[in-house]
Amino acid sequence: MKSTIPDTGVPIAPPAANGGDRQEASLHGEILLRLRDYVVEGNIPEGARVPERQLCEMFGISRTPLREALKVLAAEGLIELLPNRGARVRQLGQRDLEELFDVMAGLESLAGRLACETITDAEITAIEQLHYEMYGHYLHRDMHGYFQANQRIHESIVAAARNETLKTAYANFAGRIRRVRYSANFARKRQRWAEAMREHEAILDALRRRAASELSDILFQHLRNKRAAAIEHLAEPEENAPASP
Amino acid sequence: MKSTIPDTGVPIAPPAANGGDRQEASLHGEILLRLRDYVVEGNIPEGARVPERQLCEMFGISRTPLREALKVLAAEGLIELLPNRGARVRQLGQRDLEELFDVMAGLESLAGRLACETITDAEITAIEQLHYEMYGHYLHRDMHGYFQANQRIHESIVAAARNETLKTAYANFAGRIRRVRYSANFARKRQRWAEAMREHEAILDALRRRAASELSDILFQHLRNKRAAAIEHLAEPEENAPASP
DNA sequence: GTTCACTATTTTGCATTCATTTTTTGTCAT
DNA sequence: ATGACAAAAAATGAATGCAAAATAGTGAAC
Repeated sequence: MKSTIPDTGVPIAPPAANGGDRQEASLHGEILLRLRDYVVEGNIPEGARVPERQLCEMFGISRTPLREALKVLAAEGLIELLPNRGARVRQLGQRDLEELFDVMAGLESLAGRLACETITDAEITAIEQLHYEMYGHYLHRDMHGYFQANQRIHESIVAAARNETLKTAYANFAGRIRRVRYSANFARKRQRWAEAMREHEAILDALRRRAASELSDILFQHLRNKRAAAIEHLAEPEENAPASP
Repeated sequence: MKSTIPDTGVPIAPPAANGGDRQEASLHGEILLRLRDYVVEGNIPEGARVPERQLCEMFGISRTPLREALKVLAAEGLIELLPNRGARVRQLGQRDLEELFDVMAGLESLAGRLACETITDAEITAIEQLHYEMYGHYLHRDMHGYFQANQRIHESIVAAARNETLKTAYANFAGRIRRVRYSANFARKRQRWAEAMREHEAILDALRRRAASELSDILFQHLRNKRAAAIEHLAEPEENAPASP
């Protein structure tokens, strides 16, 4: 086994030739989007080198636009550049995750604060709707549905902040921990699940009252709890984990 | 007059061949640092095209590493890429500034919250020291000194948060509005100056008590007030501004 | 004198090429 | 077999080359 990328047998196989029907004017832009997804989706193992040549063949492009995309991804913190040694997928240690979760907490906290200033009743109703939907998934133990509804609620709050800069930054950080968030299916812990539901109710309550700083506190604490659950999960990786060394 | 870059007469004149004695392994990395400074310092007028060829000559490199740096700066939001038309320095409208200030407010608010968890008495003392220094500049009407002390205080709070990710993000956003911050020497308004001093005292007070959410609120409001002053200043640009149209 | 059309020049985006550095492979001695 | 060393292969980083697009320049028509 040589390649770090799973070889499908087909030499040239773009993972999403234009799946999301998003169209970028420049080749560089398109490659950036596709490569980011490719990395975020975990197609290259953590800490592994990013094989330029192989990716070029896969995308059917030359190295120039790919390398430009790599530089951007490095600036975003998704990969890291080693001098004369190419790029490797950034390995997130526990400390990195703690930091990232805290920054996310700060951004969501800010989003809530700003949302209180301009959110409409209709928007709140929409979020309530999502909340009930999420509650349904909770009752049915549908973790995937729960997760999605949960994510949409948080995205709605960010959207209600009406700050494109914030939205972009939020998306950026969310991308960095996306992989971990999925793997950290903390939902197995029923207690945390119920707790999260209660917290979400508090969020909605504060939002209805437009209590900016209160909502800010609640959101921060909510994310902090998520962080604790995710980190805790990381510590005891899997049920059937063999003793390491 | 053809060039958008002020021609010093000397054709090849690197602005900082290695001024900050920072050394990057890759040419790309060095160019990124130098070009970022070059743009942030306002050497290219807002909205003007970024002249690749000229910059290449100036830095004495080929277009490849320069273009890589341009892609990164675009991702950072400092410049924007036009399809088949190169890059231009991003023009910040009033709305952009409001958004940026709010995000900065959120990050500082977060920094304060986190700082309360781990800040040492010694660190608080150091910030108090800066505060007194700033107060001295205030009394002497030394705007430049005041500004610097002020900035160092905010940086100290961010540092006390012990979160490298936050620190990096903060520096990134700070860079985007750096130019505007300088030009917006709101300090001419004595009233705002005095107000800022009072706010800083409240910040120190909350910090001493490790009152996390209170400090978070104060910092947010403090930045909001700064934002108001900066925007207000933008509206009435200069004392001797000729009628525009 | 202004406006439009057409050509020439420049600029941009990407591919290709080249010099180094790193990594792998191969050989030989221990 | 194992390790050290040397050569070969591959990769990286940056420069150069080339086709397409955009801009500037020129002149004719109104």
